[in-house]
Amino acid sequence: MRKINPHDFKVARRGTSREINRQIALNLIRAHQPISRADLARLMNVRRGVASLLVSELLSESLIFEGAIGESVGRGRRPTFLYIDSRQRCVVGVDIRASRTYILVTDLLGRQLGAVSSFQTNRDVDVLIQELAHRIKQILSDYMEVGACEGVGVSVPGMVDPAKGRVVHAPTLGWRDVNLRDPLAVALGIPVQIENSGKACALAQVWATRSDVTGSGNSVFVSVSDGVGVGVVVNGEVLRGRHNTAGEFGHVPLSIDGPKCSCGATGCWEAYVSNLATLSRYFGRDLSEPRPRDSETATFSLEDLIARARAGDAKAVAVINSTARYLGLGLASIVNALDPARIYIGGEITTAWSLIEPIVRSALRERTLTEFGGATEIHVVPAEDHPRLRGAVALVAAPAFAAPMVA
Amino acid sequence: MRKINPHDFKVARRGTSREINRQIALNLIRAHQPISRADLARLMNVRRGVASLLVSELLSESLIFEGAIGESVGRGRRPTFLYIDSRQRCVVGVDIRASRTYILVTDLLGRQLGAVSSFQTNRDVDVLIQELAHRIKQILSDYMEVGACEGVGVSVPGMVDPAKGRVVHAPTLGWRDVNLRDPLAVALGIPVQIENSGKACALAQVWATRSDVTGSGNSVFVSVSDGVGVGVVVNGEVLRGRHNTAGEFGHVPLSIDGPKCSCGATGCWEAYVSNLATLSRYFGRDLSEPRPRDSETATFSLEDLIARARAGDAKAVAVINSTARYLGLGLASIVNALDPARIYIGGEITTAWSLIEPIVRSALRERTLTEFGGATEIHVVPAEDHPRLRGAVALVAAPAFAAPMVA
DNA sequence: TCTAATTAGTCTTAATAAAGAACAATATCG
DNA sequence: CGATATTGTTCTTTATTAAGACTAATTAGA
Repeated sequence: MRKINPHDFKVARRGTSREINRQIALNLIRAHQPISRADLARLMNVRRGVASLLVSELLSESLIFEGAIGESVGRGRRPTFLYIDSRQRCVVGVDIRASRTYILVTDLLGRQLGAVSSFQTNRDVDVLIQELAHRIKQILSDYMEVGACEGVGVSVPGMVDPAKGRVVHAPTLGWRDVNLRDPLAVALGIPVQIENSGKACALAQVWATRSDVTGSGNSVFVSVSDGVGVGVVVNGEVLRGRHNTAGEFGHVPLSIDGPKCSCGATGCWEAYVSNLATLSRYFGRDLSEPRPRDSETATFSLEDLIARARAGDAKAVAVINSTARYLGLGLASIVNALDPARIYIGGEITTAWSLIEPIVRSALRERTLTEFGGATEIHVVPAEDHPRLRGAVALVAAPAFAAPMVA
Repeated sequence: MRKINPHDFKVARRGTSREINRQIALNLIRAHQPISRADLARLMNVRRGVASLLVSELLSESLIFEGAIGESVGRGRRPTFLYIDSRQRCVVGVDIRASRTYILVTDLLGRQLGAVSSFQTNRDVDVLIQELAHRIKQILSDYMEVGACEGVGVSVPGMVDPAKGRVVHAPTLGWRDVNLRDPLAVALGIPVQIENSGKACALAQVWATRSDVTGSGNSVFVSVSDGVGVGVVVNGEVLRGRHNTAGEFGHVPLSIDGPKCSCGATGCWEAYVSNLATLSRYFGRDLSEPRPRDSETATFSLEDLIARARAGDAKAVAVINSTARYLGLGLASIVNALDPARIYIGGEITTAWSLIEPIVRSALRERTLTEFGGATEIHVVPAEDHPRLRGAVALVAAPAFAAPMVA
């Protein structure tokens, strides 16, 4: 039961019905391709005539194309299959992280077109934009004309205002109120969209083409790395909040008297489960201390710690187990607050999922109110899926498929 | 950018545009009544002819009626004013609480028709249903024929499945998987809707007619009493979650090593700020101890404590101040998680708002990530507004005004 | 008092949508 | 080969918005 906002509504015009059904048809083709007009009509529960009309409109806009004539199963005329048209079109996803920046080229459905490339992130925005523009142009020229690129999506670890195209605050990069979108768009001559990395990850799951991920109208993506980023999806839409800061579960406390967090507060979930927090526990360091420069601990990563745990290092096992417990306790807060249908979780710690899963699950059960809540589906998203990059791609590729705004 | 769910969508039919515009017109009349057809057309940005057609449809369904001829401001024909038709129609709201049960009769816009009545809650469901049915019938007969009642909405302190009409678990009432809706509907011969009290409070704000409350597409209602109930509103819709348990911020921890909570866990926000928690701190009792039966502490309420604080009792002041601080710290979790445009807060503690506001606000600032978040609007909803009762009423009165489901 | 201007509401016509039916082309099966 | 089933197109019917003409009511001002 949604209320119509009497100060901001959209009346239905002559073309509104058509627009709605057009988008439904497009989404069904996306989800079921290859598909015939007749099957489309059956799925939509409309007459074939209507489906034909919608299809011809989509064809004329080159959003879809007619492929080979299919084999007829029973008797009767053989169907002509329809496909989303991604020929000579591509999308670039960029994932800016504190240490490195990653680039991926995909088609309009987010299917990978080449290998992921990366380079060291230069924290000077202007330099980074120039380097990005240069590398993207080069990569695009390998695949097709640069003009065939529909746009570039960028995932940024920090607070982003996508409407204005600005990075409001990105602590790990030292950026504050930086215009990232427009200079990059000018340098490339292609539209650019930017988004917070947690929300980008959530987007990636919403718009994933694999059928087993779709249908999750309410879900949450938890990304554990240097910090903890969370993207919340409600009714198939990423929750943005009044000031673009929704989803900061990383700074919801486990214990307000807990360890100091990079945000200035104490006891944030992030201060217990981030990679830095886990490593600090292993080295018996305080999280607030500057990271020592000595050779061993400076380069020692969470993967190294997990390797030691697998090799039998008792202290490593204990540290990882406690991270797992804190992880579950924090997930419980998410379940209590939002009761999502599914939680996606990504980050280095998930490479140890087989070790930590029972601990995470039992901690989750410990603090959730109901049996159902404790049993909330948890899906691990491996790093190889590149959720941030795929979310960045969705920023550009998805709007063509989005539901029209109505009422 | 919302994704169309390819497994659950609604295609636009012939009547869909009309349905959308009809609901918009109805909502505008609700928001701006009295209003003329011509003004309606101007607000909707359609020709007067279209508005007239929509209006005549609404008239024929008796959803609205033509009232007096208005005064014309300049020259020209005088307008006929349109109003939501609530003549000979009413709605009953019921608020079941652990100690007492409250009843309120309103019109379709939630305008109070009589005084709030109440009686002691009998925890035996069957007995309570019979008593409720009896009292509602009696109250209705005072105003008009019982048949003119559109329905009864019930707010329940606990986990509710509105679709099935069942109370899944209500600890303070000792109910578990109780069918409340159907027996009451049978006993009354009127449709009944039930909802969790936190979500009901949020509903009340969403559907409030006062123009200064509307327009808050994203908001949160925090109700502090025996427990802490939270209702979350996203895009003008109450967030329900996969298992109807979304919004349980009361059991998000401040400190996992904190005081024992009634839910079995430790350190929940509720265990710091509920009325019981505050009183327990005052009496130096443990929250988990059974409440003593001795005359003084058994009947001593939060209002009494606030009165003592206002009278200068230093201990009372200290206890209330610490509750205020914990309140702000917990609100910070809500702001970090959801970044709502506005927070509504209700409960006995708000009678001391002038005392505690600065403390709540500074605690909120302390743990929010941004200046904006720390400045999130907080609106106190006084007990006299009866948010639970008004939310219960909205369960019945609002569906006629809800946005149609589309795409 | 009469006239012109202005507003409200109705009615007619055109454009565009879905709903439905009919039909041609094509394939399978007996 | 003929009956039957399926795909895709086309045409008619019905419903709805859009644009504008028209009528009625009302007021300001000559």
